[in-house]
Amino acid sequence: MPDSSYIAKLCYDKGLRLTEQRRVIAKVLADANDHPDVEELHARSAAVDSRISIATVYRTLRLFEELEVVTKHDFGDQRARYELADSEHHDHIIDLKSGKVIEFENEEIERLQEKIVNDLGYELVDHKLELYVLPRKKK
Amino acid sequence: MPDSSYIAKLCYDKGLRLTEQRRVIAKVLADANDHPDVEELHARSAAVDSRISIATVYRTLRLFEELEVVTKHDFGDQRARYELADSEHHDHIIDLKSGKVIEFENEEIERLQEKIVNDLGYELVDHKLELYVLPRKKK
DNA sequence: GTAAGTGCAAATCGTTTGCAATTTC
DNA sequence: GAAATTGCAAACGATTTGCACTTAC
Repeated sequence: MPDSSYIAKLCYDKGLRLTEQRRVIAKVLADANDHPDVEELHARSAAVDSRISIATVYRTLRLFEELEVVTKHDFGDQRARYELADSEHHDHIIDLKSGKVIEFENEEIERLQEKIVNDLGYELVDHKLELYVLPRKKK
Repeated sequence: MPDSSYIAKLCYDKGLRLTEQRRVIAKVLADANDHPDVEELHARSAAVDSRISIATVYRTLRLFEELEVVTKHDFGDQRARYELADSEHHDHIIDLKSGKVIEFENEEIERLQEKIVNDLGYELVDHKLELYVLPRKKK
């Protein structure tokens, strides 16, 4: 999982400038353990440095996405949500009641996915699995 | 799988008026075997009756979605795509090269999904599984 | 005839962009 | 000092909505 200093190195390697804004946004992302949307990321960043505009947050997120240091999600509400890219792909359970998002991995499902597309002559390059759930009522 | 006459009956049952526009849009949906976006649905509908506005297409799709006769998808491009609701849930393989969408079902994956959320005390109310693929190169 | 449904154009929401001003290197 | 990056506000694309007009019942 990339951290702020990893991002700094990446910027350097790519000839990108390590601005105050990028540093702050990287740290905000590294500190988050939820899946904030852009407005929330802007709020958290602006709390550290009020000069950061939302346009820069959008631009920086797009940049980080291209560098593959963040992953963009769409959980059915309109706006995009972000998290630091994980080396292992993981999927999400969305609790429709509380809005809480739980991460999980399941090797067997991954294996089945590979098999399905391979049998059709394809190569799996990405996948998205989201389970929308509600708390189970006891009887 | 609902067809036009089923939709007519549903409108009747719910006290909704069966307008020319709804009739046309229902037929366009029933005739489609792809996953058209709103603009495309509007184009197909307007070809039948040019009086149909895009606002009505949006309103009708929202209505049909509430009635559970259509399913709305988001395949990673921006706009929403629609298809008639199927009684069996199915998932999608998206060929990133051609944009083609292939439907599939896999009982074993469904079973694993149920198990995952049950073990966490949840009930699965919906899920989304999308496999993004590219044609496999031979070696 | 009346309430539901429509078309139109304006509004909204999330996101992107042109440009002049500001930084980082 | 030059090129990259920023902030601002305007532009954008998909979708929604207010309102006067139309239509199904």
